[in-house]
Amino acid sequence: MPTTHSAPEFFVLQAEEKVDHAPIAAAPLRHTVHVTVVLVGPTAVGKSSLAAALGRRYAADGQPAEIVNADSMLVYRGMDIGTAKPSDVERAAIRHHVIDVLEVNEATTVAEFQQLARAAIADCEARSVIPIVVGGSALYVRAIVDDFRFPGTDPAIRARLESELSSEGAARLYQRLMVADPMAARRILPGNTRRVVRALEVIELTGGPFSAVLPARRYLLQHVVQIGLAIDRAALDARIAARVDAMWAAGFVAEVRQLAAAGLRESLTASRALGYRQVLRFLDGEISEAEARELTVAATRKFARRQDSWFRKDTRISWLPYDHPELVSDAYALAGPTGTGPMHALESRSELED
RNA sequence: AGGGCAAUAGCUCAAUUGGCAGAGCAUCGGUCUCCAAAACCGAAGGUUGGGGGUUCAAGUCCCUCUUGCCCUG
Repeated sequence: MPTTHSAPEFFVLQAEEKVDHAPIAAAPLRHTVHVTVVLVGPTAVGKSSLAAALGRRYAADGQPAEIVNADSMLVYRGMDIGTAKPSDVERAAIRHHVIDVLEVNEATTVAEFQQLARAAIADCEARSVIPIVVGGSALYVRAIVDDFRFPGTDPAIRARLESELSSEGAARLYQRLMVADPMAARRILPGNTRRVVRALEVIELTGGPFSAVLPARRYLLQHVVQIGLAIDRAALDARIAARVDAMWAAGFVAEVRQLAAAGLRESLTASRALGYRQVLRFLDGEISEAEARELTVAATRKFARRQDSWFRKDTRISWLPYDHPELVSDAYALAGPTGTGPMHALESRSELED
């Protein structure tokens, strides 16, 4: 009986593009250079607990470290259970930045987030504290460490484009983009109205073309060390299922009900968070609670796959097996002041397929 | 035991009077410069429960077997 996910190529690196890998300083880092440690990987792989352990390890060496959240949903106050937000105890042990900064009825953007995170990193550096950036969204992480410049936004223009989208239809809007910026139009699919609207907004706002291409994978910040937690799919799927079970057991539905009363539905971003969106549908009588739960698991799995398609392409990331007994030491070896390098880093992610 | 209904992709179901077996979800892959836990695109997947028959042609009609559900005893 063939298993559904043997996926042998899944973890194979596609290492074609040139990347610029900041060398790790051989001398002790403290008081010499500013290192930014970045922990990435799919949801539920254990990034937060590694971050906490790494923080303790630094502290044991007399080097203070703090955590900078790079997760889009941890910024919301009250969204705790469904986001697996670090607990009060964990947050008392090590300072967390860019967490609990918004109400659930507010919306965020990558650009705002970028500013908050970079400010937090600068603040850490000013105090000789090592920032440990923890995030599952590659766009958010890249917006922090790479040279991303967002061309701004204008609510009025955006609102008008949105209404034109509904009145004129997606095809008309896309035709306008083809005329205004053929290059961008070629890189954006007509059905993706979100990107079409944004492109038209930027063109109108700046008078220039819309760059529909991601910038190069080149660090803007100095001395970035990116560590990825590698996991095979079967194990990840099991962890996701277990996490959703734990969420429900911890009173997730009650949390969403409470947040719904506080205006969760009003936030374009928060209302679409994994799990929250599905439970809102349940509360609206659209689906059963059991369905909401199943859909949450499915959506989370899908999300993890999308996360992976970003990270697997970034050859600057050093991958460590998520369940290795020496994980913390290995991460510390990669990121810590000794600069000795990892003991058990994977040569490539295909090693997971033993 | 007799009668009725059903069986189609991993799952839930479509398929005019017999005329090239489809969809949603799941799976796999891809895109991504201010909603990104978002939005979008593509691919693979079937001996239509088994066997026989009628027909130029059967998921569809006939016979039979298997399995499941319902009704009657």
